Amino acid sequence: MKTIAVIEDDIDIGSIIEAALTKEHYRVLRAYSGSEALYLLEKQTPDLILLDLMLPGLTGEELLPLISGIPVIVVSAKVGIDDKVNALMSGAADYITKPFSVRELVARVAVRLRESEKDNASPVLAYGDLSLNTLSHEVAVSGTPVKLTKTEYALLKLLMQHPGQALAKSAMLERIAADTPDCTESSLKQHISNLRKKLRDVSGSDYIEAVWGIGFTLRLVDKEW
Amino acid sequence: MKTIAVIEDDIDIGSIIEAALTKEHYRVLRAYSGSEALYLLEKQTPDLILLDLMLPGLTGEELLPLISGIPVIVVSAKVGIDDKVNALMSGAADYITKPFSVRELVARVAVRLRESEKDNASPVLAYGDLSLNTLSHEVAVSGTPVKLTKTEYALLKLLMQHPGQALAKSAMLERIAADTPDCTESSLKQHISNLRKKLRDVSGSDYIEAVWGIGFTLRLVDKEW
DNA sequence: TCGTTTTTTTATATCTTTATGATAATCTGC
DNA sequence: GCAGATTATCATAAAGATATAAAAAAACGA
Repeated sequence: MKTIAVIEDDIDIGSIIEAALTKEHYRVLRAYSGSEALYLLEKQTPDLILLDLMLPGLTGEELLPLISGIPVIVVSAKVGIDDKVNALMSGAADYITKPFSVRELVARVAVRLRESEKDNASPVLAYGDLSLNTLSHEVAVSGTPVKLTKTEYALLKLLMQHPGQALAKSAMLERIAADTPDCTESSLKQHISNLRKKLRDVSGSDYIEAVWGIGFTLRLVDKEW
Repeated sequence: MKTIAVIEDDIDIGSIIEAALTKEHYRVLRAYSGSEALYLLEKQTPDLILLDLMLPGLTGEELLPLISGIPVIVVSAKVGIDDKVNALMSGAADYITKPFSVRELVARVAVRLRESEKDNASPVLAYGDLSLNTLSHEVAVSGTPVKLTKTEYALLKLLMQHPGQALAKSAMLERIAADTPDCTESSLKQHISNLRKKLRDVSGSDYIEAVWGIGFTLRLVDKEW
């Protein structure tokens, strides 16, 4: 569950935002002034900050440079292009002008949260019991290492980068072409088969599912001994 | 060319808005009451809706939650902060209070239209209990997954992209030709039949309705056990 | 070069999907 | 209601995809 700090002196607007975010199952922290925000951020580390620029005491502009490591979305009534540029230059992740639509706000919050997750991207992809380390090229199923060939590794990595997404065979061929330039659709099937077998030998479950007429997808399926 | 629905009972105000939007080369649809609006939205899918809150019959407040997938700008004489909060919370994209300047209205319309174009990148189409994920190719009826063939999937996707709109058989054939080049009008009927059966088996309702002499349309119908 | 590993090709069994024709049900205009 | 046309469903055969195994070809390291 993600925590979002709402720094806004207008109680009405702050409440709108809080209600909307709560509805989306975020945890919301409120602060009504710059100094209060500073105090809050010493105690807590939210995943994202919504910051009004016009605050009593310490203003948002002054506060913004003090925040680091947490994405900040600036919410402001100021409309000048300069304000926007300044905010983004000072490290804001995004900028929303009042009046804003709640839906838009929620959408942007979701986007920025997702982005920040990716930034922290560790070199290891995980999906279900699968883990794949892009640095060491190690693959393991619930801890047990699995030896894969280069093509198998490329395929699994591609699938794990788009979990649950249906990947067309042609698209897969293109995207592993760097590793195996002369892999055809029929040999691809063979590799998928081999990959499946290796994973199945260790885990019992089938991870790679065929999407009829399209290609393949990575999906969690109940074990079916 | 974008279509905008103006839902406003005051004929003078509605005409002013229509004139301004027409001048900007939008296509304008008018409705003068909530129920009329509902009827209109069954037949047509505008790109944006301008909604007056004080309508005879079904009020704007009641209508607003029923609209989904189309940005709504609420136009109202009400000025209380609560009205604004309620409107935005119910999914309105923006809020304009009367009296408004025509220039401002046009500007906001343009902004929200631009936004909605970007937002519409959502990978999941929804209609009633139906949901279709264009990335994973998954289709579900109120959460229950349904397995569709490639052609069935293509057809349902097409219908869901134009909900409530009558699609000619010839038009449908053209637009799924990429997937199934040699599908004829008679086999199309077969696919529709199969698709209907699969959806009916899960939900009990019939989503796809025949439009006599034309083709088919997606429509919510009461279950009829 | 030899033996091993990996990749591609070939072959085959199985399953799914699609197209089609026949039949039943439904709709429209009269 | 009736006749003609349209639409819905069923059954089935043909076409198309997939999964696996086994063999041939290519790549690689010692």
